[in-house]
Amino acid sequence: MAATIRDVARASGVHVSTVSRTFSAPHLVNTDTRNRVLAVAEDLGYRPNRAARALTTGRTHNIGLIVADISNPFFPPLIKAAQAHARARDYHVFVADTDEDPLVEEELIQTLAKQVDGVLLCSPRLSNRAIERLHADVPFVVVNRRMKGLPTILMDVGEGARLAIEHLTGLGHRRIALLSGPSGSWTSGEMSAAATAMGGVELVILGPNAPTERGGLAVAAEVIASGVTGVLAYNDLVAIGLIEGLYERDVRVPDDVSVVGVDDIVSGRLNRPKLTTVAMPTAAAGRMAVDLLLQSFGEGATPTLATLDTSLVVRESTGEVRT
Amino acid sequence: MAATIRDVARASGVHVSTVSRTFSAPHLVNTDTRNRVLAVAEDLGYRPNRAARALTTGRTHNIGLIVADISNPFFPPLIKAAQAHARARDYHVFVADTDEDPLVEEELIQTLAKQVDGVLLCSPRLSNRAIERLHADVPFVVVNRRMKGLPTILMDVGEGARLAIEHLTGLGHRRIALLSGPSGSWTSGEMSAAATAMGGVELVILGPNAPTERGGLAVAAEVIASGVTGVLAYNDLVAIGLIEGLYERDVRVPDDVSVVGVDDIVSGRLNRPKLTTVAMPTAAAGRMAVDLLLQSFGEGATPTLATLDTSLVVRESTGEVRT
DNA sequence: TTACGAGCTGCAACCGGTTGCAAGAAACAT
DNA sequence: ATGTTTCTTGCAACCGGTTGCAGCTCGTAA
Repeated sequence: MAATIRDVARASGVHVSTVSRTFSAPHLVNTDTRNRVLAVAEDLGYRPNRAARALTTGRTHNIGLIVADISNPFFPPLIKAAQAHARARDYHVFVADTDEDPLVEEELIQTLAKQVDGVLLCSPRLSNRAIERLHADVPFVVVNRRMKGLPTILMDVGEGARLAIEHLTGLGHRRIALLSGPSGSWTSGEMSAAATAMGGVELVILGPNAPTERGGLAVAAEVIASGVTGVLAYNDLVAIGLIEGLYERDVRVPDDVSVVGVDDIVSGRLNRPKLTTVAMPTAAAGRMAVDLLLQSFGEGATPTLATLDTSLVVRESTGEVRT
Repeated sequence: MAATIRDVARASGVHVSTVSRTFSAPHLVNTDTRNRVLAVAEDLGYRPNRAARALTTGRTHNIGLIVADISNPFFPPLIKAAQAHARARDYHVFVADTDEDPLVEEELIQTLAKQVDGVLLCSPRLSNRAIERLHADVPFVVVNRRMKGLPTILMDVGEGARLAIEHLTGLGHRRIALLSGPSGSWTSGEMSAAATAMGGVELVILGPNAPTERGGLAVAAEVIASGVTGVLAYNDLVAIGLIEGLYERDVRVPDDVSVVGVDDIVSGRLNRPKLTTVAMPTAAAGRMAVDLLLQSFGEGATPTLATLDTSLVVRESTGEVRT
């Protein structure tokens, strides 16, 4: 059995409370005593039980991070950044995957609620009202979804969509398809809104599509049928799948159709043609999400909205429209 | 504040122990009483506090899953499978990423130790002795590393390497490079061992390489200099990076050099040329890891070794050697 | 000398559950 | 009528820590 605080107390001849304070409020205990306790603790291999501590303090020093799909390369950089940032602040991050299922998402949140101090909700698929309801159980920071009253981190994908479409029109494309994402996705709505608000272009919205290569593959025929010369995909995976689907039908990118993705995932930089895409500041978002959450534990309840800039990275999957 | 067991007890006029049993041993409480308690609990929005329960039972019903790098597409299918499998058994999975750093790995294990019932160690970078030492703190199941005395799941990557090399020699390749992985990796050692044991082929081992696209990209020049016509890469990411690096130097795949990867990740199926690769049963490994861990909680301590078969998937990145 | 404050430590209640034990009630057998 | 069993419930200790309060010791100012 692992050593407990009482074992240490017994072995070092002090009361348990002194041992407790040695770890949680060192300045309250005499230097000699503290050193003796520490030595004994070291000797016994004692490590404080965080779960037990959480019971009385109400602070677990854990934070939950919920994503729709770990397989989506968009998330790992965010996760890694959040994890590293949190560890530096003596917090640990538990990651969970909802499989794009709102029910699983809700269940996960409820289970996590008691075991973490707060939850980072990344690209949630739950409805706003569901999120508000669950918010009674545990503090949230929401990433990629506009929620008033909650600390929120947005990446300006609307601006990204505008940049992408301007890039396409600049190349002479007049008829452009927008491949939308899952129906619960804020990002998708934002892209559509920004795109439809733009003039000087015929917009065809195709979707919703699964946010995966498979989704892109599946919509390829429809894209061809729609007669567009430019495409803005919901994300890079969809773009990659689409390019593959087009290729299978002998439609070349960028010769016949130009494709822009969103996220700037690594494999988009290595696929051929290299993907023109809207880069998202995912690592920054992960760090900021942790900061906002920790900050929200403090006194002044400050629901904040942080908007991070996106940018267009032009590579090889877009070109001038064929005349 | 969230409702506790005592709130429910008070509101339904029974003792806390009855409420407790209503949830943890329903058959011990009278049907009428149980229904009343359940109704009140529902009404108050009561949900048992798993951390508190863990304190007395010693069972958290959580399991930890440690991977070297979530960005590596090899892991997500394993993670998702483990997560789904565990949830069906009323366990939750906490995922953590070590960033390929043994020190972080050790620290994570120690933090996790008290908060989970067991840990799934996937492709660990720690030494065997370190793992054995930590095993005193928490039960393990090890994936992709041979550890005696611990439940272990291996994927037969040695066999996979043999298949790959036979495939290459079958195409006429006589001089083949093996791109090894990180130095702590069991998989890498296994591949080398299997490859060097084979006759009829000149083997050049290059590495260690980072198990990423970047690693493949970086070793491209060396591959060219080595004068091989066939390459077996540590994994698909390395293979993809290598192909890109070769391409940048005007060496074509499979025309000039044939490349085989390992893992069969999704983007290998969509890159061009589509990757010939050794498919790993990752989802099965995830499920089996969970099973073994839960099983190890039971009585009969049965360290088990499960070996899963791998298979070669031939696609477009390999071809006959040019005469 | 006395009073006071600071520094340190112990006491005991508490966090939210679980569980062995015992006791009362009802059902059943003798 | 009495002895047994089976159900059901309450009691209270316990899991591993934390923390407000009180008491002790000592230094120092009055």
